[in-house]
Amino acid sequence: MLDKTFDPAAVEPRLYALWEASGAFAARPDSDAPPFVIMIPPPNVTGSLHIGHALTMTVQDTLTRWRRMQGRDALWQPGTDHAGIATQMVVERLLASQGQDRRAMGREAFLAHVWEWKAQSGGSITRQLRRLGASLDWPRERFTMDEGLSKAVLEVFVTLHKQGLIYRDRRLVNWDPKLQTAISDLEVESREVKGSLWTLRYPIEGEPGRFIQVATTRPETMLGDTAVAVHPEDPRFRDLVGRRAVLPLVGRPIPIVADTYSDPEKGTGAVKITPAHDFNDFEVGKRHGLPMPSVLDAEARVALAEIEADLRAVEGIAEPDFVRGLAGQDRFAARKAVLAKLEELGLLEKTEPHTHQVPHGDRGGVPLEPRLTWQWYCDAKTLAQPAIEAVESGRTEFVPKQWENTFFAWMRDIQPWCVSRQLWWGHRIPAWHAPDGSIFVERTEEEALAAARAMFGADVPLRRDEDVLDTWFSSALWPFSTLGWPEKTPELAKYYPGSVLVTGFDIIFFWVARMMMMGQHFMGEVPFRQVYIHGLVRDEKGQKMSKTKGNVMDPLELIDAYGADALRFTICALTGPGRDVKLGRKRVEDHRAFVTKIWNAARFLEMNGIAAPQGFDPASATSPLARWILDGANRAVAACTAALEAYRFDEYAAAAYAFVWGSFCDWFIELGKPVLNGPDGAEKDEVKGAAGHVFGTILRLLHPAMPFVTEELWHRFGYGPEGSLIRTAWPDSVPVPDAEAARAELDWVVALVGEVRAARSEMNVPPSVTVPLLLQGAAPATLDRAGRWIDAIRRLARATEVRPLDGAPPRGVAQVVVGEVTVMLPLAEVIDLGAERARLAKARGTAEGEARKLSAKLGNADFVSRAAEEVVEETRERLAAAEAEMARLDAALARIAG
RNA sequence: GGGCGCUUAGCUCAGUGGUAGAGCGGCGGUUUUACACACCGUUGGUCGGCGGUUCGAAUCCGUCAGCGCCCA
Repeated sequence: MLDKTFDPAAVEPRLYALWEASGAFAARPDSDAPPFVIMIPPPNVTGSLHIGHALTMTVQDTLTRWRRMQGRDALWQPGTDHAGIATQMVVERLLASQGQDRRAMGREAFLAHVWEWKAQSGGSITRQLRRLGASLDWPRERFTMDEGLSKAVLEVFVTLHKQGLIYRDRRLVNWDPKLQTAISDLEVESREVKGSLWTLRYPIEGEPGRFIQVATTRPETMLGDTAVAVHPEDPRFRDLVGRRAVLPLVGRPIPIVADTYSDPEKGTGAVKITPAHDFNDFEVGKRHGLPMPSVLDAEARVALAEIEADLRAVEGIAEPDFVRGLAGQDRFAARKAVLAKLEELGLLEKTEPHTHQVPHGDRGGVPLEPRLTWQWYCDAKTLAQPAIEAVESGRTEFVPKQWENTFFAWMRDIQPWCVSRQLWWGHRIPAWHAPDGSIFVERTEEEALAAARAMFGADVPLRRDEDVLDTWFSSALWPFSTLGWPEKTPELAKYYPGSVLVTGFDIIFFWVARMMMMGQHFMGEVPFRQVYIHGLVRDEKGQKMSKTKGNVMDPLELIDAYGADALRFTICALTGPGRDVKLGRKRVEDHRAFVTKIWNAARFLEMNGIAAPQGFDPASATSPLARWILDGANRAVAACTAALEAYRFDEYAAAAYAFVWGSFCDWFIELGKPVLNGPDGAEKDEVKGAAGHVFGTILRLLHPAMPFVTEELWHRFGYGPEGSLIRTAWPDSVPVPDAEAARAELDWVVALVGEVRAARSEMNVPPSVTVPLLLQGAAPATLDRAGRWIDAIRRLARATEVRPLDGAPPRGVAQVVVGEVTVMLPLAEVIDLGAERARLAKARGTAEGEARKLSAKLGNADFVSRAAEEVVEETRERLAAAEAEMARLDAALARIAG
C-alpha cells in the first residue's frame, strides 16, 4: 500500500543513489544512439547551490532526461571551474584566520594549501546538485585545473602565441588594488557613488594671473597630468591651444592640446589629461604623443619614481617637498592632502557635489584603478569573426532569438582580452623570460631553454612568468577539453559539437562568446548547436535576490520543505521564454499540490487493483471512456513533446498539468468509478487497462520534470524494476481511431453534468436532494448516450434517473439547455421560481449578445465577401447555434411564466 | 545618451490577425470513502493611452507614457 502522503525525503536519496550506482546517468560512447550533449557551464568550485543554479540545472536535467528517454545517448558533462580570484581569496582568508600569510609561505606552499582546501571543501555544489536530482555523468566529472584540462590550456596558449593571437602588451588595464591583479572588463561593476566635482585652476605659462580651469572627480591623479585638452572648436580656449599650463604642485609645464574628447558642454570645457590613470585620457595621450607617468603603485598608493625628475618649485604654484611627502600615501588620503594644498595655494576654484559611476571590482569590491602594466592579451577581435559568422549562418542558434543581437553587439565591438592575472592559483603562463628581455613561450621549460639556446648560442638562465591565466580562458575550452582534447578521443569525435548550452543572459559574454571563439578556432566547428538563454530568478516582487536585501531563497531548504519534484516542477511551470522567473515559497507550495495529486490518484488506482496493464492493447479499446482518455493522453504527449522541443518549459508543465488534473483525475477517474465499482467483465477490464496504460504514460511524461515521484510510482505499480523509469522510452503519440466520436460523446457528458451542477448550485439545491433529469427534445442518439452514462450521471449530477419528458413538464422545474436538449429538473419543493427565471434570463442574455455580435458581423457585406470562406461558414454555424439556444431558453422561460 | 524587453482578471503569466484563457486568490457550497495540498459552483478584463493598416487588431505599424535590464 502507498502511504497516505508522499514523503520526498524518504524516496529521493534512495532513488538517486540507485540511478547513480546503476550507471543510469552514463553516456554510452560505444552505442549507435545519436548523442545529446549538454556541457554544464562549470560552477565555481567555491560556490554552493543557489536558486539560480536550481533554475539552470532543472532546465538542463529536464532536457537531458527527456532526450535520454527518447533514446538519445545523453551526455551531461559535470565539473567545476577553479575560479582563480574567488578560490585564492577563500584560501587566503582561511590562512589569515590561522595567522598565516600567502606571501610569507611562498607560492608552492600556498598552492599546496589550495589543493588541500579543494579536496576538503571544494565542490560541495556537486553534492548539492544530487539533491536536485541532476542526472550528470559523474564519473566524467572534470575540474579546470586537473591534468588533462591543464594540458589543453597549455596547448591553446602556445598555439595562439605562435599564431600571433596571444601577445604581450603594455596598456591600461582595470587593476584591483585590493587583490592586486588585473581583471577583465566583464568583472567590472559600475557603482553609483556620491562624490564631488572639483574645479582646479592651472596657471598659464608666461602669463601670470591667467588660468585655465579643469574639472575633475579624481584630483589626486593630477600629479600624473601631462596635458590639458580643450575642444578644437571651442572659442574660449582657441588662443591657448599650443601653449602650456604649469601643473600645480609638480611644476612641470604641460601642453594645452585640442582634442574632440573634451566636451565644451561639460564642466569647464577643459579637462586634465592623465594618460596612465584614465582610459579616455590614455587614448588622448596616444593621439598627442604625451608622456604617461604612473603616480600610483599596485596598492594605489602614491609613487613618485616616474615624475621625480619633473618636480620643480614654482612660487605659489608648485612645491616639490609637498609632493615628496605624498609618497606612499593611499589614494584617498592623497586626494585630501592635494585638495588642501591646492586650496591653500588658491588653485581650487570650487567644490560641487557630484554623483557619478565609479568602476568597482566585482570580487574585491573596491574602486578599480586603471593601471599601465605589461599583460598578456588575446586577439579577441580576430577570434570573434568565425564565431559571429557561425551565428549569422545559423550553425549556432540562440533561443530566444533576440539574444543574438546581444551577442553580436558584444562580439562586433570586442576589445583585446587581457588573459593574465597576478595570482598564484590558476594555470601559470608558459612563458620564460631571458635576462635581456626576450620571451620564450613553449610547452615546457626544456623547450624554452632549447629555444633560448638556439637564439643565444649558449645556455641562458630563464625565469618563468609569474602570472596565471584568467579562469575564463580554461572555461572557454570546456566543450572540448573535457572530452580529452588535444587527444583524439572517441568522446571528442562523438560528443563535439554539443547540442545545447543552457545559461542565463548575464553569461553570454563569459561562456557563450568565449566557448564559441575557442571552439571555432581549435575544433573548426561551433561548440554547441543551440544556446538556450533563460531568465534570472527573482523574488515574488520581481526584485533581484541578494544577501544584502535578505530575500534569497535556499533551494536545499525548499527541497527539504516541499521535495525536489515540487521545486523542479515549479521552475518548469514558471520558465517562459525571455522572462525572469519570479519565485516565492508560495509558488513552490502551490505546485507541490500537483505532486500530491498524482500520489493520490495513484492511491486510487491501487485501491482499485489497477497496475501496469498486462496485454492491454490501446488500439483495440472499444469503450468511449477508454478511447477518450487514450486520445487525451496522446494529445498530451504531442503537446509536451512539442513544448520541450521548443524549450517551452511552461507549456510542457501546463499541458501535463491540464491533462493529469483536468482530464485524468477530474473526469476519467470520476466517470470510471461506476464501472470500477460494478461487476467484473470486459468493460471493467478495459477501463482498468486504459487507466493503467494512461497512468504509465503520465509517469513517463512527467519524469523529466519530477523524476522522483514518477520513478517511485513506476516500480510500485509494476511498470518496471526500481529505478528503471529513467531508461524507459518517452511515449509516442499514437492517434486513436475515430477519436472524434469518443470526444463528442464525452464532451456531451461533461457538458450535461456541468450544466446540471451549475443550475443546482445556483438554485442552492442541497447535494442531498437528488432528482430525475427529464429530457425534452432529445434526439434518439442523445437518449442512447444518456442510457450509456446513466450511472455516471447519477453520481456526478446528483440525478435519480434520466428519461425523456413524458407529457407536460411538471410544475416547478429548473431547466438547462445542452445541445438540442432541454433538461428539466423537477424541484417543486426547493425551487425559487424568481431565481430560476433570473438564471434563465441571464443565460438567454448571453446567447442573445453572442447572436447579435455574430449577425452584425454577417450583416457586413465586406466581411462576407472578403473574409476566408471557412471563417464565414463557421460564423454562420455559431449564429445558428446561438439562435437555437435562445429559442430553447425562451421556451423554458415561457414554461415557468406565471 | 544608445540598445533591448515588458505593460492582458486582485496576483503570476499564456495567447502574435477570426469565440479573451490558465494557475493561484476572492466569494458561496460540500466529510459524494484517492485527495480539504481536495471536490463542486461562481465572481473577476474598454488586453497601458492615442492614432493608423485591415472586412476584422490583445495580436501588425506609428506614437506617447510607465516599469525593468544592458551598454556608454
